Amino acid sequence: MNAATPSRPRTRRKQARPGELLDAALALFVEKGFAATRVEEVAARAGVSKGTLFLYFPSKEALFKAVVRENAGRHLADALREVAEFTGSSAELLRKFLRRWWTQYGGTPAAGLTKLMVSEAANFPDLAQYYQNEVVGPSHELLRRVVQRGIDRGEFRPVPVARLVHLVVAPLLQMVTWQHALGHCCPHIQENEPMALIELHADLLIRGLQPDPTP
Amino acid sequence: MNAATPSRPRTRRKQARPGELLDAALALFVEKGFAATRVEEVAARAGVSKGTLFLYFPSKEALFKAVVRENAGRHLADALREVAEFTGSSAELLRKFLRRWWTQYGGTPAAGLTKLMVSEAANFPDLAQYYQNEVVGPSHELLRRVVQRGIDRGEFRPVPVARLVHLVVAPLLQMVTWQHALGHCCPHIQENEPMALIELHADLLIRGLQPDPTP
Amino acid sequence: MNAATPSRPRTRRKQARPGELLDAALALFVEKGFAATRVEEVAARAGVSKGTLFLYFPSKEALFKAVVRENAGRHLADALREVAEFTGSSAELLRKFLRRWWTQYGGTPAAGLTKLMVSEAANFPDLAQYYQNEVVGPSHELLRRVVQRGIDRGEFRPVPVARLVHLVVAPLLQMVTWQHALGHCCPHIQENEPMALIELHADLLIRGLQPDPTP
Amino acid sequence: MNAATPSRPRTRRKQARPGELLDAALALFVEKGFAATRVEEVAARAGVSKGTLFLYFPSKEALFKAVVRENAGRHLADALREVAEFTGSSAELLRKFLRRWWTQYGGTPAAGLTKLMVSEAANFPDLAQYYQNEVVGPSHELLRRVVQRGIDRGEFRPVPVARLVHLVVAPLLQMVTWQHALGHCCPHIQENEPMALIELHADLLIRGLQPDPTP
DNA sequence: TATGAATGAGACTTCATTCAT
DNA sequence: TATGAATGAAGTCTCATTCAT
Repeated sequence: MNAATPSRPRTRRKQARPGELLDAALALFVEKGFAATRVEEVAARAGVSKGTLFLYFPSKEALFKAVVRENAGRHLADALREVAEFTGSSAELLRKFLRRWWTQYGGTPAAGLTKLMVSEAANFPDLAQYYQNEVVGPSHELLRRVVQRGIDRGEFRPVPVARLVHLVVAPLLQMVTWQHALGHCCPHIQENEPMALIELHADLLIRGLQPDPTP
Repeated sequence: MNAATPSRPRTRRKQARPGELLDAALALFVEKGFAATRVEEVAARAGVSKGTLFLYFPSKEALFKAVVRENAGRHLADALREVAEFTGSSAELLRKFLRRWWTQYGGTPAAGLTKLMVSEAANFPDLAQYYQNEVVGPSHELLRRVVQRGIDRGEFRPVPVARLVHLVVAPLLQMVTWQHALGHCCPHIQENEPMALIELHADLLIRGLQPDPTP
Repeated sequence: MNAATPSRPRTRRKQARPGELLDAALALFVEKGFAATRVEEVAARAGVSKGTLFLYFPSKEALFKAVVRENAGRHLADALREVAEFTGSSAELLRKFLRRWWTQYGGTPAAGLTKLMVSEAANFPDLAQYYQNEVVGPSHELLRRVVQRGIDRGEFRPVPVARLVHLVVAPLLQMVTWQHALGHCCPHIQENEPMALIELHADLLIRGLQPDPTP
Repeated sequence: MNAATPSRPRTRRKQARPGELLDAALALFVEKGFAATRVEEVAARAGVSKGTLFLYFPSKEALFKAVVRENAGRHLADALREVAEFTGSSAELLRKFLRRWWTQYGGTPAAGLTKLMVSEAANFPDLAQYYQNEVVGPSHELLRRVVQRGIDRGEFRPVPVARLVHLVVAPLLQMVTWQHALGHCCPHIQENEPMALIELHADLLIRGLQPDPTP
């Protein structure tokens, strides 16, 4: 059989290590915060020893930055394309955006990044800026386009778009933030199944954006 | 003589120590997190020495718990009473609730507690439970009553009340959370003046809760 | 009795600590080298704990630099003055210089610095430069003046002065260097009592510098 | 055919490994000291990997000892023979000894050993003893014979021979020690060309050893 | 033989906590 | 009470050494 040369395990590990370490680090940094997480824990969760971590990342801080840069904005490109290609009503576009936000980001481990930035932004100002530039800025821009499209097409009533965007994202971010923050000790907090909450949010938003009936 | 009236500064000073320490600790824990805050910084900000802090709080962890217990739910009693006494329309009640949330809590230093719980809940499960019992639970209960009142009176369309409450509070919590987290490095994040955002939120909510016109 | 206020011991220690640590560090760095000396050893020799050392010096490297700067060139000022004030023959001046070099420097703990610079100069180039500027340069300059004085006054035959100075200092430096390096294991190396060696060195030098008899 | 003559590079390569490692180790130990030199650096300088070094030397310490034993006293045998065979004047013998010391030892990489022993003797007492027995002892013995020959033949005045020997070697050792220690940062330290210094040293010594003119 | 990924003991450094003053 | 010098447990990081390939 072809049990041969499956790219020798030692080498395969070498390739896989950074990713495994980043995954472990993301989970622990999200759960306990940067300062309260010991590098040895990260290494152990990735199945290696303390020293091995330092073969791949020169310091704990470098590991943290890699975690952020690795996970920030990874899912944004797809969203941009999908929105650009959408042809239906703006209400449906908005609903679609909210749904896919959960399946593509909110429900994935990467969503921990949201809580992580809340917790650590003040201690890593350059990362906060990076996050702002790479994630927050583009996301808001995208949503502004969605809402503006609805207004332009007469599907939504006129509203201050930039401000509205905050109201659109708030429940999404709040959901993942609290899930990662209080999910462990107070599990009931989000037995409120996320998708149901998102559907309700979409309903409310769309109703709230209906143009006033012209008499 | 007037040697009495100015309430002897020295004595008052002593009485005030724990409070000053709690204020300093709140600010620093919110800004940098529990682990990254040094007790010496807290003491310095309160204008005392490191040793003095330990005269009032037996440990850093005890200080942290005191900060949380001191600030959690302090403004809730008033809100409960006001809502109970309110006699106008439910839309107005909801709007009033949102406005007073900002003036009584969101705009005060105590609002840092929201960010603090997000950051540290996982490391202090008993505090998270306390916060859940004393703050989250009662707040949601209060809001459920407000919404249910509207539904009962035919002012709001029927919605899943518990779920809706999450959508009501999300923008509020998100606002203070991000303000404390990213406010320093990305100030524009909340140049979106809070009250304007809250008014928009109230508008959207109330419109979104309008009963369907019965034909 | 006046057993009172003798500048409270705690305070006195505070003042004395840096000096005690520097002495301990000098001895250990000289004996084992910078890298092989553990800060805990230095602290222990100074009678304090590891942590205390870091109250006075921010890092091991800073401690090392302080050791060098504290001990470098401290005894040079006196020598400069004495030489300037000397009025006898140049042979006696040279002899006096060599003798006092031992009593003022070579026989003191500070002489360990000579071996320390030999061992660590390559690892601390800025310190080596400092040592060169503050110690080596001025010492050679001083000796050049001594020898030149002898030549100018016809007491010494003409020689390349700068080069000669190396021959004057070599036995002195070699003596302390080997004493600190091999003294422990091979004590016989310098049972050759230093002063006797210095006297012989002076004799040989002075004889070697006699002007040729003019026929 | 000539497939044989070029002494198969691969095999020779293998044979040469330990020697290349010893050369690399000597250079690095001299430059940075034992503790501050990383075995990986030694391996890299010798053109092999870290693991390979451990095929030839069981530990870093063993490598160090091999470096010392390999370089200590290698050039002594020749000197012994030359001195024994010499038939000219003792002044010329002394001068010849000093000159050949530089060409055979002081000017070669092996001279780094002198600085190495100064730096590390205290950490490796058995090596210090070995060095004492194999290098210092025999060298001094050899020089004592040279000087004693001069005294016996009436060419030198009587002096304490053992003590004088220290004065003979001091400038030589000092020269190589400082060259290896401070040569990098303060290059001017030995722009004083070594041979010129040695000639001056020989002159001074021989003059200093002239017998007093018998009146 | 040769490699270099992995290990873990050990070093430097920080900081919550203690305690003599 | 208040101080701040001192402590030492605990964390980050280094590097000699091992071992699967």
